[in-house]
Amino acid sequence: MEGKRYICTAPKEPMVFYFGRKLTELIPMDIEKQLLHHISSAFQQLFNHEIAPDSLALQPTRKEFQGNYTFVLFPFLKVTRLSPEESGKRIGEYLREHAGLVADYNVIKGFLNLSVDESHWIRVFQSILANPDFGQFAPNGERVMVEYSSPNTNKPLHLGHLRNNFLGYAVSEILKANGFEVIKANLVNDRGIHICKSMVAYQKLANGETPESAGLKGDHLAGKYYVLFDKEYKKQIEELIEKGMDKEEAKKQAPWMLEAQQMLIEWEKGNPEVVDLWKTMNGWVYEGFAATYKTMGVDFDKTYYESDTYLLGKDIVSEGLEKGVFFKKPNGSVWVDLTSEGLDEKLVLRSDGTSVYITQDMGTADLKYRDFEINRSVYVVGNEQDYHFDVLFKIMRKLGRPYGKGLYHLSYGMVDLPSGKMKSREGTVVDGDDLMAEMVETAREHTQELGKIDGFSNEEAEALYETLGMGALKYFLLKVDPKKRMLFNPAESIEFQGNTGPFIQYTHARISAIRRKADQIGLEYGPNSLSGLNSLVESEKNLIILLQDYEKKLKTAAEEYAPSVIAQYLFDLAKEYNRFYAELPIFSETKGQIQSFRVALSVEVAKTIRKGMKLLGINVPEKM
RNA sequence: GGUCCUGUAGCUCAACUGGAUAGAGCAACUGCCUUCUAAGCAGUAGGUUUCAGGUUCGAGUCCUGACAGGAUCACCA
Repeated sequence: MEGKRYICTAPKEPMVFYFGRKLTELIPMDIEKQLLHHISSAFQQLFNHEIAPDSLALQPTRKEFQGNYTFVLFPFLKVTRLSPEESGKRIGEYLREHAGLVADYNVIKGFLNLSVDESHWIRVFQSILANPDFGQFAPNGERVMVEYSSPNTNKPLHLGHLRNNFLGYAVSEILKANGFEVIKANLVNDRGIHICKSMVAYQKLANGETPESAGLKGDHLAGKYYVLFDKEYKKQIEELIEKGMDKEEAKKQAPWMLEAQQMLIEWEKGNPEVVDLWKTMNGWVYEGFAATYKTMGVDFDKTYYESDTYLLGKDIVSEGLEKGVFFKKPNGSVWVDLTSEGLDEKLVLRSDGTSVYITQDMGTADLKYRDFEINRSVYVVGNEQDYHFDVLFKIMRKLGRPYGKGLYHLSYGMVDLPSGKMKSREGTVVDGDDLMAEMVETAREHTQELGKIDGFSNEEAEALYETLGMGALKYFLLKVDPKKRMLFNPAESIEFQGNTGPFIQYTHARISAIRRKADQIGLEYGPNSLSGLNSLVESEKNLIILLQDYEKKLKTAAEEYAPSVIAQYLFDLAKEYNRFYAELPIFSETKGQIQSFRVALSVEVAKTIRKGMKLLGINVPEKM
């Protein structure tokens, strides 16, 4: 079933689905679709011109003009053969007469502005209230794997990883809300030369140090030795250069590098001593990661380890050779030629028959499909690997994989510091654990300064600091379009005011206070308490329109794999709500019906904020 | 050097996929707490959308070419 199907000529047919929902249920909901349907009819009736509602579009009317939706006339003047003004008048008049929901219109230059009757907005709101599934699409039968995080076990997670993890988690949740079945996967890079580097340095320098004895989390302990390796390695290179060795040669001949390489060979052979050390150190690292993931609030349904998967893919190389997708060079190495697709020739197997990075990624792609029969596979990986995934996906498609079309690289930009790129080896990184702890600490100071924790127990207060600090951090990283690189200045702390997580959380807490009061005085605010309501003020109407937009934004966020769409939307919603809050009274309002409506509207805004923030992995407090 | 990405207010980001006078937040300035939480609201100021051409009724958005920043182009991962 195609997602965009909309049959305007037969709204009686009950079995037509739209976003997995019966069309008939939509009638009060999707005003935009209804308007387009009527505009299509207008073209038919007035100008004898067939045009499908699908090929028409409305846009929100700009604030400075009267109206809710605007229809741009310029593209249709050839059809109407009238001036823009006259065309707009004819269509507007037709709509006012035939489409019950159009209360008024005006034409300015080539723009037809339509005002929707207030009673329709009230009905839209009622249908949102009455719909328990609002913001959750029905299952669409598609299964998607989102791979994210994918850490190396030789160092702790840094700020760049935080962006990766928050993005991967949020995209997964957004896809779920869109009706996908989602499998969150983590591919842990637990083997290879860089892991051996930490191990060599540990063997040489640690004297049996453990996380307990060092008072360090396991991942930080491994990271410490990774940095120590690099220090010693650089020293050794310099010594060799002083003795007259060429720089490139020195890099290869430095004693510790030779040891690391030897250790990798021993590891692959299964040397018990090496494997023991590897298991011990990785075990420490996993304990550290588990703690970090817990603080981050992310989780996984499936964890793959490269130590299990690194040999995969060689059979695909033979398959590719048979199919003529790959070719062999005289030295025995195997290549793929992608020059016809604008890329280069790319190695897929070394001349000694060992795998390269892309070999195992081919194997893992198949493995994921065998394990879960996924329709789509999303890789949340930084944009430095754009080329790699371009090649990988082209190869899998050439090989005719059924999931080939569903492969997607969610490529996100680096997080830069004012000093430039972060480098683990040189210690110029913003550590993830440190940053999260600092955020919570800042939230504590800020909250105490504002004196906002009267009546909180110790535990409640601590939970609030965590909610706010993590909310500020996650929102900061998620509000930006994923593909853009972003700057983080450690000297300026992340804000708690304006377009921030805490601003949205605050809006939720404010509404919670209203709901508590309404419950306390026994005010009804369910769908049935709204009958007889017949007029709205501007901020009320704006809020209803925004609430209605939620599902549209949800869909866009999934199509673009962009949590920023949700973040931006939630800010707009919170902003509009705060305007409403400042302008309009609730409990001092004399008409009980208006009281009920305003509470109901507030509560629905809070619910939407909660839902949306949850997609971003952000909690919202009842009080702050 | 080839390829790809990015360039919007002093700073951080939007702009519904080609539509009206390019919008928010931060920072600056001015108001608003005796009424539901001021982590808020209202207002002032801030722009040749890097530059130059082109496409058309109409361009921040599309095409070409500069300029600037970044990534990548390993028998590394």
